[in-house]
Amino acid sequence: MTGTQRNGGLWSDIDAVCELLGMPLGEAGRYGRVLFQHRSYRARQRICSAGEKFESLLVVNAGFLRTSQVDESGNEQVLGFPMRGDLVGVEGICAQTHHADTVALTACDVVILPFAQLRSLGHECADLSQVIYRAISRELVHEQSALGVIGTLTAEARVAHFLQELSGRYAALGYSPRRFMLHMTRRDLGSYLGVTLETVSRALSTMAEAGIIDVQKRAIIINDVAALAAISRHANRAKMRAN
Amino acid sequence: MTGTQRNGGLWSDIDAVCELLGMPLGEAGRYGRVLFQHRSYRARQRICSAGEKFESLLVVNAGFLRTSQVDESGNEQVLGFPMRGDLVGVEGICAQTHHADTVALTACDVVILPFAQLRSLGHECADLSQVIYRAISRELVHEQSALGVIGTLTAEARVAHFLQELSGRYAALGYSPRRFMLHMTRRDLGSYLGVTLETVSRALSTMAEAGIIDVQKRAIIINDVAALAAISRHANRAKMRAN
DNA sequence: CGCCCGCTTGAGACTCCTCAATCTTGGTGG
DNA sequence: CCACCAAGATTGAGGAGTCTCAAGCGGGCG
Repeated sequence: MTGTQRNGGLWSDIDAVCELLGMPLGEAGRYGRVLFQHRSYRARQRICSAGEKFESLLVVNAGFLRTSQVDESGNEQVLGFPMRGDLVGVEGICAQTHHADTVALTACDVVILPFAQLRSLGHECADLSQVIYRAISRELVHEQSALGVIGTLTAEARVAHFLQELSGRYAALGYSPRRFMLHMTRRDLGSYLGVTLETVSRALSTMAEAGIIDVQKRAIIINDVAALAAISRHANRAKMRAN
Repeated sequence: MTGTQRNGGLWSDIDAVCELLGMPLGEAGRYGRVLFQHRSYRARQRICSAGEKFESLLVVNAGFLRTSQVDESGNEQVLGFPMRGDLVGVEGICAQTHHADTVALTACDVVILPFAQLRSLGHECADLSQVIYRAISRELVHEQSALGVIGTLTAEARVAHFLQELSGRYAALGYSPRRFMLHMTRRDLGSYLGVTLETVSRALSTMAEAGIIDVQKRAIIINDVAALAAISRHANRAKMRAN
């Protein structure tokens, strides 16, 4: 667990935060005196709402979150499921106002990075500002990947792709890539993937029927990685461009 | 047209670039000595390819572009249609490698911002670094909006929404929001919206039939803004969350 | 203990995709 | 100069995939 005890709560220095982001600074200790406070949330607790003034970025230290936005006609779109190492709140920088809702799916612990403070630190350390830019860019890349999934794949392929990606994220954190939990409802997953909750349920059932995965509520076991990968490539529309 | 003649090509100072991004610095002239080179492209020319080393961000000064990515199984997904004032290439910061292809849909002119240079300028000027962060964040917000469109709306609503947004972008640049050109093919638009080119064509025909718009190839005239807005709200799935 | 919420499964309907034909337009070469 | 061809766009018919509506089942929380 990242962070050190102080004043009855967890705090992390900038080196620990970069480490958490997967982008270690290398010059450890140089900025060790600046500490960032952690904050903990219980499951189902709201962390941030659209319309609030933007002040801080968050880095997830532990637990699982869900970010979503609601458009002008009331349709909800789930944007992502941040977990340990993910940066949250970048959408707020643009207009100094949050555009998305963030809630805790499980008990979780996040590091609060007041953005003004982060920027001033970045002015002093080129490596740090590089880490910030890269972390923000990574969020954009992830969104673009999600666009590709939702825009080109069949419903079952979207679900398979999601399982693959989640498996990889767990593996990167040192957990089993074969046995893991979905911490979101079928409805949330459906919203994220652009399908209905029934379609998600059916896709999982179909793959379980074929023996590719085991599904016990939100517990997933992947039996056949290759078959899952094959399904996740099933394109719907959007053939290749002719060059 | 932004930029000043020098050495036979256009160059812009940092103030002009921020102005172009719609985020004026205010302290004009302070960094006027640093100039950024423009580059021009002809229609259908490739500006940047996935896999290339990332070195510079681009800001579009004139013309129309298309960015897209190709996933591991060869499916193409159009990510956006940058035009004047838009920032291009942010996805490259993350891994120092471009993830997307960028091509010119029309003749165009872009400002080249070598990212290392931009960062070092940002270290000297807090306002400038803020502009960079905001511009990058704005790209993320735009991607998220696209996710919402593709994830929740019917095919016709997606097309209507696209026309609305394009209309707004033209208006912001001082052009007519009622009469404008689509510079992309139906196939490109379909890929961007997650539908087939035939569906795009049918959606345009249906709205033209209803008198809401006029369509002459890629020339669009919007007759009934309110009706267009009404159609763009037609949700497919994804009802409101119960709180 | 009971109730609500989440999940599964089924049947029917509808949107959108697929395949195909036609038309226009712009570019190329005889 | 015109025939020819390729690429983009439109339109139609049919079918596949996914949504909608509905019922039933379990489990966690009050």
